[in-house]
Amino acid sequence: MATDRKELGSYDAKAIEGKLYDWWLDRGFFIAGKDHAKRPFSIVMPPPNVTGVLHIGHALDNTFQDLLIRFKRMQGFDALWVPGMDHAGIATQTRVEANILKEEGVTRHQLGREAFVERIWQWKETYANTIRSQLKRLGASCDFSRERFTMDEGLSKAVREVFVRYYEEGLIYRGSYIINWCPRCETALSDIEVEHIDKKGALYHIAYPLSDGSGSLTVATTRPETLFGDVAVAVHPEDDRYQHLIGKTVVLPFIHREIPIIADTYVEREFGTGVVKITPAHDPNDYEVGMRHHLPMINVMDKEGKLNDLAGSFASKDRFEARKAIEEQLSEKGMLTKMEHDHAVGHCERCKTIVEPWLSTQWFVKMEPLAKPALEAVENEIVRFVPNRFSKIYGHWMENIRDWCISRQLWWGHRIPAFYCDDCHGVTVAMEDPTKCSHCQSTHLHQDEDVLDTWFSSALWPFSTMGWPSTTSDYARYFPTSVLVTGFDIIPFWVSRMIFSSLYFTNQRPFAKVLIHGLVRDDQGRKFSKSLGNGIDPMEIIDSYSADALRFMLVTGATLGQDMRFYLEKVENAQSLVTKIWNAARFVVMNTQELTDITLPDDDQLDVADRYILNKLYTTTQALTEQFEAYEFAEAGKTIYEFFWNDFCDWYIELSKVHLYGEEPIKKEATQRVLSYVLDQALRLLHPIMPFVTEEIWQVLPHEGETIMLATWPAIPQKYENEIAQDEMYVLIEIIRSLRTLRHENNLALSKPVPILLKVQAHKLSSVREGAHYITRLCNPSSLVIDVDFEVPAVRKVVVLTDIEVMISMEGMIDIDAERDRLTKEKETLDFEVTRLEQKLGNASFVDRAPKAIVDKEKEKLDDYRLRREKVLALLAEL
RNA sequence: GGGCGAUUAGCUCAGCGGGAGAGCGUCUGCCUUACAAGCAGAGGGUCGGCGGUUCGAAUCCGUCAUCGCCCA
Repeated sequence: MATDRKELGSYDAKAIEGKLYDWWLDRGFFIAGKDHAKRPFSIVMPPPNVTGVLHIGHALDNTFQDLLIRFKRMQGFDALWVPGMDHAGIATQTRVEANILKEEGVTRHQLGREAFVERIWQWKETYANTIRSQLKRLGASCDFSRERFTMDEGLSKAVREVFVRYYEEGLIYRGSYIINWCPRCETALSDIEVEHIDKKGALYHIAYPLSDGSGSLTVATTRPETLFGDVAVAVHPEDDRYQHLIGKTVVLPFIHREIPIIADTYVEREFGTGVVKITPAHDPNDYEVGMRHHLPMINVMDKEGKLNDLAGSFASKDRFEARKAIEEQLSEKGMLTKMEHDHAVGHCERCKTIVEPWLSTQWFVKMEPLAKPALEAVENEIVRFVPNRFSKIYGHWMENIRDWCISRQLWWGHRIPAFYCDDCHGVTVAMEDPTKCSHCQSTHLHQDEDVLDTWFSSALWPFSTMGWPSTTSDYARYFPTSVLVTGFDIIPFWVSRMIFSSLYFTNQRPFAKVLIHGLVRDDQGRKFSKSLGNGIDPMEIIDSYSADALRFMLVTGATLGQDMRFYLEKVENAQSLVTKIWNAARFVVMNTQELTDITLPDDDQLDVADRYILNKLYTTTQALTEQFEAYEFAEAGKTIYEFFWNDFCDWYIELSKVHLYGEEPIKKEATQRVLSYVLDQALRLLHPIMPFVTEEIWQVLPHEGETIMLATWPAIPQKYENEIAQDEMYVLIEIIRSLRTLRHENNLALSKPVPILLKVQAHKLSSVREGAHYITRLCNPSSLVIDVDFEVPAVRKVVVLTDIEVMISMEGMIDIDAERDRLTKEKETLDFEVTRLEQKLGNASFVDRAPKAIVDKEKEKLDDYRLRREKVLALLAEL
């Protein structure tokens, strides 16, 4: 994108960002693997759901990844960032189902499985395009030539391989167990897809008559509608109130089934009446009790959550209607009392319907053998979480893990590769669709109707995207991946499953590091949600400001792992930085027209300001590189912000004008070279965060190579590290600031020349004199005296610095009272500091036990404050 | 009930053993030839409370309080 343009107009982010991105894409800069001499660095993008569009959380996640990828690419790595999307089983099916019902008035059942799935593929194409274009708007430098979808042929093959191998090795089984059922989605869910929400509910006390007619036993339950499935009532074995009843039977209301009274330590004596009903088919805890006591399991609901024929007159009533009806009828008979009771109720994570614990036949992955190595991998730091505290969350989850229910009663997803024999009822699981039963050779087979949990395929993402189970060159080169970036909310769903899947199938970790970031919240700290309508479209932010500004805001918004609040003013602030950089670049470009290359002048041509800014560039590069390596992105953003705004713009550019507008051509050229060099290097430092504005400017500067994207990461020669120059410059800066303060306090506008006098101790004299031209440039003196001693004007304003008194002569215009007030205040500050340090240094244990360097520093400070106080006292005495 | 996080300037957040920081907001001056989306200057905090460790604590430990998240 060579451009002859030698001046920069106003910055039109919208036009420039689009143009640059298209050019990058066109030139294939994002495509990895062009130079195998380079070391690989790889990231797989957490695949967004193809259900919808990217939200601000995706923008955050992808900004971090792009930052890392661009940083590593500039550092000379062969950086691969694999993009892709997830088919998101339930979510997508639900949305498309709702959509066709709304648009065409047909249900999926009316349409039929094949046609319905075809519709979802169309939907997927539409949204995949949207997501792709959104990633581009964001500036994501991912390798689209390697884009993957969880239902691609290759990834489906990986899924099948995994299913078959787990099955053959006894880690996948099918059976009838209690699972979480969503009656609206009509599918099983895994434990973690259930969201527990505290609800105001009721505790019902129901009297169950004893079979022998000797009275009744009152059970406490939150779910009276399941009583038709009761197979026992339980009490605590040591509960004196009920011990005599153990072994007797009670009669269920309405259906008059006789059930035993059993003893189990699971019962909490203090809860309710201390008697609970046992409904193994509709409560996970009761299921455990049922197993322990070999009780029957009676399922009293259908897949829609309606009571079935076993519920007598309540059959075909919805579970909540049934509850109400039961409550009414039992109350009338005096068999029920109701009291308020808060409890956690499981909801479908997707549709928020209350889930039904339900007995059904499903497929499961046996977790224990898989969890153990996955736990050890993190304990032994084979996989490291950043921040580290998330390893605990992971560990806690892994230790308490239960078998993973992987079958879903959906149409959209990977169909379970299990085939049932109509003759011998055996199951055949194979890589290729079987033509005959592996048990009896019958050809009457039918495939399982269900599909696999979406996360079953996502769990393979880091290696399935690389071509596994084939041993492709990408797999060999880029797997295991370097870093995974994701939010803490999907550690159980995804991160942990990738870890155990990868360890089991590849014998390698899926990634070395897991960077965990927080959530983006609204300005009141609330989560974004559709129901609140507080969502923020990142594309609108990019339209109104720029992708650079959004990215900078997201990067600096919070420390890693911490939630952040979204404030427009933060984006505005970031946009100011974009504008600031643009304007600084305009200045540099405008004033360095003659340069055809960027090289630094010889050392002896460097003025103190040049040495100072080069030192700052050196230290900033060191700090920023370390911060990027340590994933301290927010700090890194601040580092580069301060360098650009404070050091480069506020000081160096202003100081550079001395020589740019001066009469010495050699000095002028030296300054031009430093300006260009520093800008060039600083743009590179900022590029991973703000790719667009940095590229646009870089193209206008003299440069080698096509793009800043592939420019080498700054490594400033160590000879430019120069603390002396920095200290000298700080002295000059202090002098200039003092003069500004004096002017401001005394209402002396900068446009009005004033006599300036600097009384400087001998050891600082030459360096202050060397900086005289800067003081002249920035402080508008009518005369400037710099010396160790001289006759001071009778009327003057003074600021006392270390070894320096900064004065403005005020002959004939001073306000004595105001000056006395100011100096008195100054004296009080110095008194306070002197006393504080005297006490500190008078403390023997401090002097003895603190490091010598610290003690010496404190002594120096004390001497300095004492000297300055003397000066101030002398000035006060003069008034 | 268990675990984790937060509590620092009016607001949003850094800092996490050696003199309290940034951005925004506030106040006061400036249209100074890169930038008024800017420049210069100023004010503003017993770092949630209480104990402890240390020569020294916003920073480490304990405890309490408030808010939030996760798990049961």
